[in-house]
Amino acid sequence: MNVMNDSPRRKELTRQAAQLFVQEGFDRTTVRMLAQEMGIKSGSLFHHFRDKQEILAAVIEEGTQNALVMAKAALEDCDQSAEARLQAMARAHLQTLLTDRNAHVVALYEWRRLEPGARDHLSHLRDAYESLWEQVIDEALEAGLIHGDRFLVSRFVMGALNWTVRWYDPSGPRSTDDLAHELVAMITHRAA
Amino acid sequence: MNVMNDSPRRKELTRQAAQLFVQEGFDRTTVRMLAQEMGIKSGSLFHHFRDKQEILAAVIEEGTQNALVMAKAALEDCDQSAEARLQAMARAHLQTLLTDRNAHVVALYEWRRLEPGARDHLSHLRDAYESLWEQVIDEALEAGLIHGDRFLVSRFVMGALNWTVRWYDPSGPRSTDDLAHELVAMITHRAA
DNA sequence: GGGTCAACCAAGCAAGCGCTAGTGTAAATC
DNA sequence: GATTTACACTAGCGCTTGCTTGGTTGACCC
Repeated sequence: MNVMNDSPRRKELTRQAAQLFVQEGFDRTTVRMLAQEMGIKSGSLFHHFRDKQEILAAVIEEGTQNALVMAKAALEDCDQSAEARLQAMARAHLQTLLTDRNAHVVALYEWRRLEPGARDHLSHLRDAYESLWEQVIDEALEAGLIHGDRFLVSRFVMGALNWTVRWYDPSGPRSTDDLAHELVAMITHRAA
Repeated sequence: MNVMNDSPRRKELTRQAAQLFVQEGFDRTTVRMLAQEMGIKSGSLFHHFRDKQEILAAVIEEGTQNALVMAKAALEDCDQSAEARLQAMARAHLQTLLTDRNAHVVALYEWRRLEPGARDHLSHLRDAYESLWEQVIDEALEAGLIHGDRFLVSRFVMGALNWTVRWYDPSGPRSTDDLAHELVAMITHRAA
């Protein structure tokens, strides 16, 4: 029970943990499995993390933080039209879902395994990300690009995007850009 | 290790198991917790189910079967227009997500905990349900009601609908009919 | 060249896990 | 009235779990 910093070593261990959590699920991943994957013994693991819970929290935090950073960058880099911003958000979301796939799958599937304390902290991060989305959806509504209830539309869009982790095959014929384009086309009433 | 029938007793036990699986997750739900919830001792549980796995499979089968039945009924009862059929499917999906909420949440979150044998069997059920969707999406495409890639559109729609289990509040102001209506409006290019 | 410190290890504890074996019992069946 | 069946019980086996303890190692610092 020594440190809880974010050393590069810890970052790397977190990345490896994420992969195991995806493969096996959080509860089925034992500290011994984690240690073996990391090339250390199970006891040594608790030098880097207070307990197993903290590893889960670290994985999810890493993924969510990256998503937030990428989304902000995408919005700054793109054209200011409502459609371009909508597309940029969708593209960024799908890209981060791909590059940090393990962390995001864990966040989606194992969120409820978080203890209340960690959940509170990470909720704020997630809310920050989702409010970015609602903002862009608002702009699209005001621009008349899409219609409907702001709350429902943003939930439907998030659902469609997050569901992709269950079926999207990066080695298949469709790029994440294709998906983003098609999704925006579907809700903005233009031909694909 | 006696029977694996589908007696009413077993149905009731399955329903109770579903609730615990949602609350705690499959792996964290112990056979002792299940037994207590059912009002019996842990040993007695194995008179009704071969093992813990079989309880999970029973929960998921129950939910998926109901979804299939409800979807078929909805399609038979509704108007034959592409839009009406699309709406009927969305409404049926949301209703079954609500009435069999526990079973569906388990199916969504714990699918990967199924052993290969059970997974194979249940995959067929799920495929049958999804092919209903693709059929209705096809009709909507042919009718010019929606545009885009058949595969992508059906995945996006399923994602938007399934995601509702994470945020939909049945005691809130919106009915499942509202949701179905809004979703269809969103993708068919009409005002809500 | 003694002190510091992050990183790791070996060994194991207490608790909890899924599941089994063997038995009791009341109702249904012959 | 004997037998079977369905359902429940008690007791516990063999194993795994998350985590702790006490100690070692090697790189860096002054």
